[in-house]
Amino acid sequence: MNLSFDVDEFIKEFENNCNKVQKKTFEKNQVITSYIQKRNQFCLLITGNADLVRYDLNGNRTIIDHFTKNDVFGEVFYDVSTNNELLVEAKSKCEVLIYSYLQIHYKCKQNCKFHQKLSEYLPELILDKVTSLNMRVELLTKRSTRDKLLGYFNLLSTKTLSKTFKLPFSLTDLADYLSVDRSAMMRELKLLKEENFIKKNGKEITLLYK
Amino acid sequence: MNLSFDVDEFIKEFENNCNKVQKKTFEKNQVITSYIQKRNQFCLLITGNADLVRYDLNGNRTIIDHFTKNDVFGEVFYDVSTNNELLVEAKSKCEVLIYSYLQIHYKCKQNCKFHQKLSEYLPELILDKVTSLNMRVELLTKRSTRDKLLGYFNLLSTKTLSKTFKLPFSLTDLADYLSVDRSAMMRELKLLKEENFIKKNGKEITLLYK
DNA sequence: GTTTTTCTGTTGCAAAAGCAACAAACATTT
DNA sequence: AAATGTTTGTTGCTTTTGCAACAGAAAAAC
Repeated sequence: MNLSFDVDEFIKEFENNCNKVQKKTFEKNQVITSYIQKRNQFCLLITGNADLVRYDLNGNRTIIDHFTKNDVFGEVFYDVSTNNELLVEAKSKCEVLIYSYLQIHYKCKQNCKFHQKLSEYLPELILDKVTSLNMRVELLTKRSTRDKLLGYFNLLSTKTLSKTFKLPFSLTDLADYLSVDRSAMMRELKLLKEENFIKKNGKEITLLYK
Repeated sequence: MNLSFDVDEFIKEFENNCNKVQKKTFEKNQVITSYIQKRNQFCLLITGNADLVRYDLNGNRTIIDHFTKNDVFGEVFYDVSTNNELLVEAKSKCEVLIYSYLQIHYKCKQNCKFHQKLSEYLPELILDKVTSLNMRVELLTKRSTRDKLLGYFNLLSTKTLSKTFKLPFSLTDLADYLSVDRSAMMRELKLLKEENFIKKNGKEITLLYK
């Protein structure tokens, strides 16, 4: 996340009460929204973190996306014509702004500042999403569990500018995120430790190479 | 691709010669661009089709993305801090508009219509990209080669509103796109045929289920 | 229209990943 | 502080995937 504007300032504008936008609060494990065709909902996560998950027919859960502060989500970003149900689940207490994408460029009666800024910042917010999705594809196209893990670790290391960092996921969730079997991933983590590629202490990882 | 505006009309405006934009032509197999950090190039494919590919250290090629008419690409969409080289390769003769994303909102001296429209249509073009990327993630997170194939076929079937459709890729490229081994994919295709899930005639596939 | 290159289809074998199951460590709830 | 639920770590076994290699078909280049 490297936005050019101050999102907190931006959110504050909302206090002027734009009538096209709803602000809602969700508790951990609550479903924030499920994707429904043609509704064109558009959401901005203000605080907390949440996952976009899919449960397929075999009961496999996949974390399609992981959202944190300032992330945008909603069915505008998705072609919901696929079979499987998509849910956004709160992983902690979350505050969310919700509005309809179709209305985004209509000015509200009050011609409120918030709404104005929203239009202005929108491209940047969406571009940011594209970047993170591309990153995700980059990871998912790696051929082996090992490469996925190392790719993900590199990413976190680059992000934090440090060889030591904390996983933002539980290991169970990380497996779902990388779309690999958890036990296979644990096995690989063990090998990476044994071969001195990484050091691991709970969720703290240290890269030992390069 | 379900854009609300007529892209061809839009491109025609370019004839007025916006001085911030370059139009270039590439022959099949030429490299259209390689992603370079901080350049913020932004491209629009007018005709032809091209792939965004990554070659990793083991020589594996992955098709990260596949572009056709009206698709946008370039390093604006990518955090180019990863190790591997990213190239956009023309798969057929291609016409491409190239400009810098940083300049996109600056009006050119002539205040040209093209540039104006570009700003206007940009969010939609990018949103379209998000949708297709999400689709890609959806496919890549499928657990098995079989599920990836069926997922992709479903997609094409939905797109064409028909149970019979033609693959837009060679099978070799399809394997790279789904990020699986080609021979393993061929094996799976054979099984799908034998188990009467699909009929296959060259690149023409017919779904036999549902 | 012949040559060269790329693509398709196949296979045996090796390696990797998935599945199932369980115990121990941690968290959360009551 | 007990009880319940969740996450971590591990392993044996099975299935799937990847690798390497090759021949024939198709497409592209000359």
